[in-house]
Amino acid sequence: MSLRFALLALLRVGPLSGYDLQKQFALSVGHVWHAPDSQIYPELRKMEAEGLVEGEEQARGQRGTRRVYHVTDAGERAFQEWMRSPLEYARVRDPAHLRAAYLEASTPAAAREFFRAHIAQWEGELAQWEGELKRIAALDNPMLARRLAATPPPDRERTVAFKRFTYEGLVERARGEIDWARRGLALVDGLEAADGEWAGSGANGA
Amino acid sequence: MSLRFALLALLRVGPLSGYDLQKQFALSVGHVWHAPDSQIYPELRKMEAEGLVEGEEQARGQRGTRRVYHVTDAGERAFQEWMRSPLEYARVRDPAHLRAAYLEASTPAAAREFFRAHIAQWEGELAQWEGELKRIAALDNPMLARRLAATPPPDRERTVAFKRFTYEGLVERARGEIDWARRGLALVDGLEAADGEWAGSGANGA
DNA sequence: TGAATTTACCTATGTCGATAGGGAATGTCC
DNA sequence: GGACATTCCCTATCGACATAGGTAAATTCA
Repeated sequence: MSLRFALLALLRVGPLSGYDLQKQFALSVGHVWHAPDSQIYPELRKMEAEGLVEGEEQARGQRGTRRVYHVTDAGERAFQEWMRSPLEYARVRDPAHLRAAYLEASTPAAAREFFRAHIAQWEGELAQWEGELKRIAALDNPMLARRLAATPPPDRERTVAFKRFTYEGLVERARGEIDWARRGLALVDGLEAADGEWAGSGANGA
Repeated sequence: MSLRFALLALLRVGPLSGYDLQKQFALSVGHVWHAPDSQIYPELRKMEAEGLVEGEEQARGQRGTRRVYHVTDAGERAFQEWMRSPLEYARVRDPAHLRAAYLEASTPAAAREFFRAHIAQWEGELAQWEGELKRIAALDNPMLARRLAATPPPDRERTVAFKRFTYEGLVERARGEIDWARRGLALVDGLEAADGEWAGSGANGA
């Protein structure tokens, strides 16, 4: 359900072809709401059928076409209503915490590998979000620039502020996960120092 | 796919009926991997068909029955293999950050309500996980006690340590979300102080 | 003893999402 | 001009999940 609002968020700035929309999606809104193109196109068609967006065929080259979508009044109202509605929280399904809770069933080596991989995963995320923050600070992000160009000057600071705030949140999240996994590595060290290498296979321990 | 490993994690401790399993699931593993009973029962049947668990019908009262499941050797091997395999990270779909990125389209009042609701949501989670940590410290959690009873003494500290560590991670996560939302409230205050009340309806600002 | 609750388990329906493709037209480069 | 890349868009298949129920038997409680 939230995919449509993610798409509306991006389309409100101005009309875009399906392809440009999904390209820009991946580089902006897609950082907080992932969707592959195979999901975006059918969703756009659905939204069109429901009157939230309108698509117009445009010529491309001699015989090609593309479809350019814009948000309708109904679409704008739906977006505003969503912004005011209570958020729907997904139920937790956290593979890392699931595994961490049962690491006594593993070995120190496998546990360390798990934490190292977790750190690597979230260091990748951290680097990405820090890069985005730099681009925001430099106003060097094409999607944000496009958005600011379509925004009256009094609103620009606010637009930038909320975008910045969001990425700061992603940075903090990534840092939290890295810290947690580092503490996990320390825990494995401590347990191994106390007990020696353990092998957790078998339901009742080694 | 991870539901089966969550179920195996719990079942490795000892055989359980389907009903007891889903009850205990909700109070333990379900904190990191949610699944309703309507999902658990079919999954157990599937796992049985694949040889990961075995179920035995037992009499219950005069005419009733229940099915008690235990992990097979193949199931144990599958669990161990999963513990060693690279974790599969779900793609991000974060409704709160999605909305936060576009709060300039909202009003200060609605933005504050959003952050307050977010704080309330995560304060609920925080209270729950802190409660679990207290129960772990007091060894007052029936599932953990059952698990420790089935665990050789040298392994008990380790079992408790990883469980504690996992809930500490959940606590930190909750705190991070609350802090973020508090900073969001401060941001709204600051923007309102600078610009006065804004109304973000309309794609190009008020 | 009968009503209410719990134990025990299940199905149906639909949505959302993953993944592995695919085709056609246009544009770029050697 | 042909090979390759990009633009533009799409489908099929399947698994995971949400939700709204449902039935039957046993147990509990007033």
